[in-house]
Amino acid sequence: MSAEKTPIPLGSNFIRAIVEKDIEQGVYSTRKWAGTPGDAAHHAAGQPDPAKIRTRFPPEPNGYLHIGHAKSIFLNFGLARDYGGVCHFRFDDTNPEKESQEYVDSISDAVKWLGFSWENVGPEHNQNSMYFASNYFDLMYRAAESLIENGHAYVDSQSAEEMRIMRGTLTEAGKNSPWRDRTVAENLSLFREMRDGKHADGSLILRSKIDMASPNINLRDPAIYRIKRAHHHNTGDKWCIYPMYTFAHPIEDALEQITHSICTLEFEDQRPFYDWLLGRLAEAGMLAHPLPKQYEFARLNLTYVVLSKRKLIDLVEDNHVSGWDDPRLPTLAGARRRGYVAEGFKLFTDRIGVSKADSWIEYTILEDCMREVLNESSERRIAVLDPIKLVIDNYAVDADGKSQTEDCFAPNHPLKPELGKRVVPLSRELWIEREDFMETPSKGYFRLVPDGLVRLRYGYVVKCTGFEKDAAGNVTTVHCEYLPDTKSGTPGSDSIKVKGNIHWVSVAHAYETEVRLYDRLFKEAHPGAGDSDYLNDINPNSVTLITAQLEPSLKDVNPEDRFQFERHGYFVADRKDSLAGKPVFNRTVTLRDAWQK
RNA sequence: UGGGGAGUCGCCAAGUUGGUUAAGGCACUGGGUUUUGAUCCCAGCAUCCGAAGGUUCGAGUCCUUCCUCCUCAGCCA
Repeated sequence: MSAEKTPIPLGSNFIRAIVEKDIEQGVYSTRKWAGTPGDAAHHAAGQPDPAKIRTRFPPEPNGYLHIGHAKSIFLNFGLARDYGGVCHFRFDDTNPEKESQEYVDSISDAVKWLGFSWENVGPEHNQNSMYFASNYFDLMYRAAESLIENGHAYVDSQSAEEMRIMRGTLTEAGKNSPWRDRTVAENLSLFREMRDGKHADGSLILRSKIDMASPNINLRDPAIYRIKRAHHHNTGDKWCIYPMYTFAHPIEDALEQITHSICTLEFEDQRPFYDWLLGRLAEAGMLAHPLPKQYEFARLNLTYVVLSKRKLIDLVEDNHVSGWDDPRLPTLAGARRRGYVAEGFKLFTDRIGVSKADSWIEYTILEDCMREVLNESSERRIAVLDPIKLVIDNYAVDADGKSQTEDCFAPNHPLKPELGKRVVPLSRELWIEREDFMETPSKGYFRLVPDGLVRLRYGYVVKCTGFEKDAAGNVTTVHCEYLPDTKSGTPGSDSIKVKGNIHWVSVAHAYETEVRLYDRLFKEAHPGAGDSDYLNDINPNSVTLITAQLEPSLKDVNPEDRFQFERHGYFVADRKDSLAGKPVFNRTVTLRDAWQK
């Protein structure tokens, strides 16, 4: 039909290429799935896996999710969705000291908020895909014994400090531990004693037995099981030994029949161990081929924010922000309160792509994505954020001197006439923006100026007749006269053409409330760049609290309702601080403004 | 200085086994529409792919050397 080249699909990246190739070659087509995680025997008794691929999103429940996690979530859940697979939502909870149910809950909330679920998923919509690494402690323990039995692991009596010294350096080989050649029987009995609580924390440790001279330090007999008497949020006090990430993660993937285990670049050096471990366990018959494979991509770096867990904790604990859900924070809880939307994050992740190159994404990309979906989805409303009074001196008053009121009609969405119009009342005294009037206009300014004409949006064209200032010289009131034939929507509305078009709210009808104007938390694109302290780069004006005058319809909205305040930006009714009939608003993001540039 | 990665337009990022004019998005610039200086629409925007050599009829894609950046020495994940 046409000779055009085939278009490159949106979101094409090296991981999708790998998945497509694997599916095409049937690499994972022989896998079986017993319906629940388990070892080789467990799955061998199951059915051919209806899921073409299995990916996983494995957060440790020791903190709040942030924008970087959103990239991983959309990647892993997106892959599963696009290729007929399942994404396992798995808590990597192998270190009880740092983890808690609070984090399990907040992480679950965030994932759900982004639009993903773990109930009734999979090709047959009957799977619950939320898992906990801690549910595999028995199997992991068995795997450790299997390693010992086959001479691939030993119990070391060295202290952590001694181990560090013996490990060597980046350029020097390490030395074998004096305990490296304990017999299988001795190792087994010692390991069982560890499990049974016969030894103090830190006194003994199980290590894999690989190569202390390996150029890859991760292969110099890495620790795989440590003694740690700590209460676990899921297993309670059942265990006093816990597996290390290095050991636990590959096994978790294998037990869950994961096909593509996708993580960030810093785990690249870990991959040889991942493959080594799974290889040994497969030899021992505990796992079956094909084994899961690990792939790495570059983690997200965003300008003007910090995403490291440590820094986020500092910001919260040192009260630089109000909490984990502070709207200025890049946490998903914060983004949600700020008014950011899940579809915006989806757009964002599609737009930034996935690769192995370290990169810094400009924060405006994220803002643009939010603008793009909010423009489409948000109804328009009118809000005056920095009010001065406009008096229409020739506007009709009743016999008692009170202003008359008339209805103006404002479309709820200019791109969607089917959403209808709403009434906004007009009267003699209005609130307008301070910046919409200039006594001596700068070049190119086309709003209200002395003797000038401007349209009151959805109302009349008015002519400025004068203004008043206070003692400090600030304009407090502008006077004008309206042109009766020019009302919007009437035949004469176009009789006079004006370029300026300003919004307004009737003083007598306005809903006065608090509005928080958020700006970026950091004033530098790369907070803490070089050796500087990132806290020094905090923007002292990241939030401005104002009292704004809003159109009356805004009084009765629900928490998390989102609107575009015309000519200002997108705002959301705060989900925490809004009371019934008394919402307060957060500015999500401003509109683009070609004039201020 | 050992190992493992990465370097394509200001910011991201496609570029199958080398094949002839280096996708796309964001940003930017110019123009149009518009009762939001918003949205939308149109046009422009890398003779060049970290650098230098080489192989080839032909290289971002192959070879050599070099440069820069990231990452690994937790009983964290």
